[in-house]
Amino acid sequence: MNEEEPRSMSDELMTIRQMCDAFEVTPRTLRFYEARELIFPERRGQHRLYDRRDRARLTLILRGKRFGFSLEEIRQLLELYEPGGTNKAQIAATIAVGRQRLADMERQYAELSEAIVDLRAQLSDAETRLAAASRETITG
Amino acid sequence: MNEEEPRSMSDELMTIRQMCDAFEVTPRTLRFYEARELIFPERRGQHRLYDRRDRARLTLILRGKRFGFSLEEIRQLLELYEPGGTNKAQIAATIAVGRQRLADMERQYAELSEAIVDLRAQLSDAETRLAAASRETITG
DNA sequence: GGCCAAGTTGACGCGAACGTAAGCAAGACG
DNA sequence: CGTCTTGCTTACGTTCGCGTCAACTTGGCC
Repeated sequence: MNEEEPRSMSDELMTIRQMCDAFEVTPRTLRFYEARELIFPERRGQHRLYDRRDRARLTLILRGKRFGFSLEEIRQLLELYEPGGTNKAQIAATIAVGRQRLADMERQYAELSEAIVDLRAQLSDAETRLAAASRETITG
Repeated sequence: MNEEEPRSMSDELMTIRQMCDAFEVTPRTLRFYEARELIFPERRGQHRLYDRRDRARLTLILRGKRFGFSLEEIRQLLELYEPGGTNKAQIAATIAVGRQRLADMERQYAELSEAIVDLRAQLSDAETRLAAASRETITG
């Protein structure tokens, strides 16, 4: 019997395979992130089961990676996205990490803006050269 | 005799050491980039000498790295920044690569913008929690 | 000539982030 | 019952971007 549990559909638990399909990662990757303590799926018996929280974290992990952060940097940042501890010192530390990442990202944002302008200019030049080369081919 | 060549000062040739100091990289890094054909310093006898062109390329290399591009991707992109070949097909290919990188960067730019907004919100929440925790410490 | 500093070429090593492969368990199915 | 699929663990392999080390040459200086 293939139980098509109606439940909340987009909510609740997913198997590792469903996760891999949804996020375009391999099982190896998910287990690796778990070993590095970036996600904490339940264990129904032997198998892993991923809930909404795990999916949210994975989304943030993949995003962080695209910005060039290491898994360790991402792990620290993830604490900011969880209620986590009510400990004062720990909250403060997490905030400090978050501010650092924010500063990194803002710098990257500004630099990216510049680089895009540069690249557009170079592309425009190259397109001009291409047009010139084409004219020479035609008329020459 | 230590020739303090007046020349153009900011112009012309630099040794590998001067390059390392200027760009905060190691000699190993510069030789590695050369082996990967990202820069092409002259060889005065045995030693390498880097000119303005090499410095410009190195600047672009380091920038590209910060955006998460591989050295190979950067190498291809660098062709766009050089007059290079007058060959029509090659110019077109270089433009295609450039457009791809530009698209990557524009996507990254947009996503970074989102991520910054998210992160700011999380930081703000955490700061609120910290303030609450502080009040409890004081009054409780 | 002797020596040091700077530079060069291999060659091997390393950490991050997985890939890959081997071997085992456990439920589903005919 | 056997087999298939899914997933698990363990462990070794791989790529990228360099670091590190050894051994050699070269030029300057006394």
